[in-house]
Amino acid sequence: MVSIADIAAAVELSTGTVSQILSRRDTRYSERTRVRVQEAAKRLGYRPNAMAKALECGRSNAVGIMFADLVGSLANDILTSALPMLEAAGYHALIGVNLWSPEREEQELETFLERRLEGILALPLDGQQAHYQAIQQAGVPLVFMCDWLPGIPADAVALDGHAAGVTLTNHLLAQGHRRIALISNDNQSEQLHARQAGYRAALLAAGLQPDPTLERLVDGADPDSIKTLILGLTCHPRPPTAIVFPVEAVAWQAMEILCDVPEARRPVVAAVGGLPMSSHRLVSLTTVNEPLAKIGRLAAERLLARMADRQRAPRQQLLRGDLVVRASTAPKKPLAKRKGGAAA
Amino acid sequence: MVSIADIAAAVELSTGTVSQILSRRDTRYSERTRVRVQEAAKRLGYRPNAMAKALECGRSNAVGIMFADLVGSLANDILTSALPMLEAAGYHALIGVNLWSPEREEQELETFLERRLEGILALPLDGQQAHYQAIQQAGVPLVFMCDWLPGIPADAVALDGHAAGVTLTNHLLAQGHRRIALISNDNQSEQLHARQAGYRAALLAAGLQPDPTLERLVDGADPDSIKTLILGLTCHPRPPTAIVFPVEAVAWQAMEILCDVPEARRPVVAAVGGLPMSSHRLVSLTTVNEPLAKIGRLAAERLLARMADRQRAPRQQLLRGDLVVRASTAPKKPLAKRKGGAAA
DNA sequence: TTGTAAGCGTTATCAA
DNA sequence: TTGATAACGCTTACAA
Repeated sequence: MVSIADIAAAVELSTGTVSQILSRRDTRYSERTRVRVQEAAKRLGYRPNAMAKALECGRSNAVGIMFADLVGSLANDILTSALPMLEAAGYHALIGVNLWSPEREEQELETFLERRLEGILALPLDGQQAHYQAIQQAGVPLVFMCDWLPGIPADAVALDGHAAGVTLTNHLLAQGHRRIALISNDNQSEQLHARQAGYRAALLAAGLQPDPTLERLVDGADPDSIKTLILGLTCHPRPPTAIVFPVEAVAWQAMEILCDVPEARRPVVAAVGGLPMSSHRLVSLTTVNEPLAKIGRLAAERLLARMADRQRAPRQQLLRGDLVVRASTAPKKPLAKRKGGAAA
Repeated sequence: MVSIADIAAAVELSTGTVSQILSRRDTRYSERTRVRVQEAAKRLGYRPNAMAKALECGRSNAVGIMFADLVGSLANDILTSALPMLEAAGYHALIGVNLWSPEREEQELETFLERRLEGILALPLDGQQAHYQAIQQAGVPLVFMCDWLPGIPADAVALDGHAAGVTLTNHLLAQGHRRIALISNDNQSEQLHARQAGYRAALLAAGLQPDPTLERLVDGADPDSIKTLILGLTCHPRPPTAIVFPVEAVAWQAMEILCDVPEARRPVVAAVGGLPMSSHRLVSLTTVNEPLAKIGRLAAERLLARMADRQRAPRQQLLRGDLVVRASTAPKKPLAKRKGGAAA
């Protein structure tokens, strides 16, 4: 690989001169020399060695962004808004994927540190505080997106999960539903807990006592778990007429299973999420949308702010998600005549 | 950030000694010294500087993987199989995303080069040969995934698009369809051309003359283009009874539009792809599945092989995709009584 | 068993 | 307007 020394040799100048001309737009060299150097660089296919530069300058000009997976459009939506901000500030972004493996998450974060990234945006795996403690101990600015870890004093930008749970549940209540179940997965994240808490709060606010038999978790290890759960609910002595799903993907699975349930006994469904599949006409799932583009943008801003001033007190920023009512909660046949109106 | 010199100072040894102990598992130091160094490293939170190491060793131990976007599960499926292979070989993978922007693609590849990545896996944007020419001029091993660029002599691992087009079309022919349309997007990629060519070949092989009025491209710039196209086809003097979609996402859009077409005049649809959404019961789109996991694995293997031996002649490896018949092509009411049987 | 010193590709400082 | 030289953090001969 051609180095600055090769160019220096080619044009018979010192490496210092070549470096100056190539990196900074310095006018203090003669036009002739500048052109000669530029041309030699182009001719030889010179490309600066990012590692040498970072080593010398003491900064990598890069930040890391960590995702659990790249399924759906979540990572894409976040990156689409975050990357331009980071780049405008002169940072390159390294994308890390942990594939839901805590070991992999730790390893990826470790390489972030070894590469001396100057800041990290992360969608954390629940329960892995130790990994992020290491980040903070290393003094690297950290901003959580979409979720956060209790006990880690980092900035966070996320959906207001509690409000989302409330909104979704209120929507169903407004449609006249009184037996509203909730099915989540066994992920212990703060964000999911908030969504679930919102569901309970809305029930209580409506004067309904949350029924623990209607609040269920799918067992991630058992692929049949969701089927068992759903069918179990439809056979419930007092079956639910609606189900809230804090996790959109679980709702999609449920909708498949509900195809086999007679319409009369089929609960309506609604979820927190907002990925494109839910808006597809054949799916038409009512959702409260996680504002991913906004999360990406704000998280990037926040990270840049923190890199500029490391003393700021970390702050959690919770964003409201919009309710999008779709066919999955459209009243097909009039339910019990209580509060007919369509919800906001 | 704590460096090897800090540790050396802390334990009152030379940096050379510390480096030896910390990097290679060298037994030639006294147990006592080794432990002291290890402990100091841990206590001080030492993390090797990846850039300094790479600089010194002359190799980055990293490869780059370039995607257009992170939508759907394509990138995830590929990474899930490719990452473990690359890591087993001692390489860290940097993920690049160009968000369908040629400028961004170029810039990302440029940073791959500046970071001295030792190999590159890429899902190339069509028409951007120049970017990849630069990679090859720089002598960096390159393997294309899912698609390839004409004129760039690189390895490639992809779906056999021609075979996929044939399979899909034959399936429809076997169901008795004779007027089979094709709707693709205006992407000029080799892979899409192959799929389209397969469609034509199958028609010809069945003794049917491809009808140019049934072969249409959606205009990516016009969001209504697909609707116009689909509705146009249903009003065709001799309307198609089936449509082949080389691009799965276009099929999904079409299915939404077809909801409004009376069932009698509604063509059946099938696509090349295989993302999870197509297998959802509410969508149930017949597909030929792109074997992404296999592509990721083989591409990683191929890249490693090429890094080991740069002289190998580049080779294109085309993989067969499995046909998965779903409701979208299930014969609802018996069509014209020609060749009833379900296809393989 | 440990220390010294050169060098990886850059940039920055200062002298020429 | 240019050229030395040191330094960034690390590895690796080689010397002690």
